[in-house]
Amino acid sequence: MPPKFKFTRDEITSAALDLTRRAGPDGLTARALAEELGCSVKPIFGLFKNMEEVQDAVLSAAQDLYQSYLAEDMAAGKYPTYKASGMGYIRFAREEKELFKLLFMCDRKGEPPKPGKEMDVIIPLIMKNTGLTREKAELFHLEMWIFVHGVASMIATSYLDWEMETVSEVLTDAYMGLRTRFRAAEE
Amino acid sequence: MPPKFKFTRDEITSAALDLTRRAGPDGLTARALAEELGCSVKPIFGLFKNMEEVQDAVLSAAQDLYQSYLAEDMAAGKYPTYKASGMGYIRFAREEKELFKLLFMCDRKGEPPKPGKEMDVIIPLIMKNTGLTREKAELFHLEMWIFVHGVASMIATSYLDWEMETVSEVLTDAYMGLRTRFRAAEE
DNA sequence: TATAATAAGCAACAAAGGTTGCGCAACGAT
DNA sequence: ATCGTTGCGCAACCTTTGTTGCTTATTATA
Repeated sequence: MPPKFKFTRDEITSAALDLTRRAGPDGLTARALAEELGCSVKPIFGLFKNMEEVQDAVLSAAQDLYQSYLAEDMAAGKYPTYKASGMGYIRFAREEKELFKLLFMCDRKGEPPKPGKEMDVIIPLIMKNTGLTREKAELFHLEMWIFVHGVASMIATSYLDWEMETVSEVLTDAYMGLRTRFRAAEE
Repeated sequence: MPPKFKFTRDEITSAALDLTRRAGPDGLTARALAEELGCSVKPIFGLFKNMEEVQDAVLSAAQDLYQSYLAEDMAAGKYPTYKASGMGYIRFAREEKELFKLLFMCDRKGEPPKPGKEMDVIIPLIMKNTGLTREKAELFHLEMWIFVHGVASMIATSYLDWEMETVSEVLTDAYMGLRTRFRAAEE
């Protein structure tokens, strides 16, 4: 009996994501989103309790998109698995600056940004690649991740403007350098 | 003949800086600043053209404060000069999270965050420390700076919560690792 | 001490953004 | 084809924030 909804939750979320992409989180206002959709603000508040819920949906969609970046680089086989996770992270930062900032450059308490794969997959991989003990491998990973995050965040804020080829070379420097350093520390 | 000003430009700037420290850039509103000073908004607009000018003053004051962090760590002699610049950057990020974000985690075009010392002081220093050519030393510095910025930004956003002692150890890992890597590349 | 010049306080105005009430229109069941 | 339900557009309301006009208070000087 009631009229159909003009939009689905997903359509609205998608438009909100696009808006965030282009104008950042501050650009995501009820009125701007309505204009993006070509409607009034009512359909939005019909499907979402409030704008905060829309922002949450955007966050979630951005995370999904990030996972797709990771998955793509992991599947491409262009780089070793471990490196691919870093390259995916950085490629996401490069191509989706606003979303990267939203996901990985906001205040969080105690959860360092990580690639999709959980620690219990990553750490054994590093142990295998480098021959380090678990404890050493964890520190190695953290230090590598600091470097990767450094590159990504500097690209996302336009401090750097690098091709992925350059990124790859620099990541190799960091990886090889740290690996040698950690091996030397084992005596 | 006219009444005295109730505040100086510096007093207002200082209050604005404190406000930004505590509440971030969004916390710096005309009314909040007035309350901080214990007056109406008028004195602010008497000494500043508008809030944008206040924000500029805060930015400038934050930069001065950052320079003092750098200078202190450089002068302390606890670390070698080059390392001290990185430690100062990170210490600033640790103790002044909001100001660090304001200065070094905003969109800028093409100017990577740097310590106070100019390139023409830093690069020769690295060449001396490492024996690298100028070109290599510049890349070395950039990669080190990426790492330093990674640590600093992760601390500023509370992804990490490290003592400076830990920071020091991790910086050494990165430095020694990269130095070895760059030397090896020279054959 | 009176005065000119103007800083400060108060309150108002405008703009932006979130949210909602009102009335109309759409749509499936009858 | 009609009806009941309810989504939608419009416009309004409220809050926050930047900014400014009006009036009063202040202060160096005549």
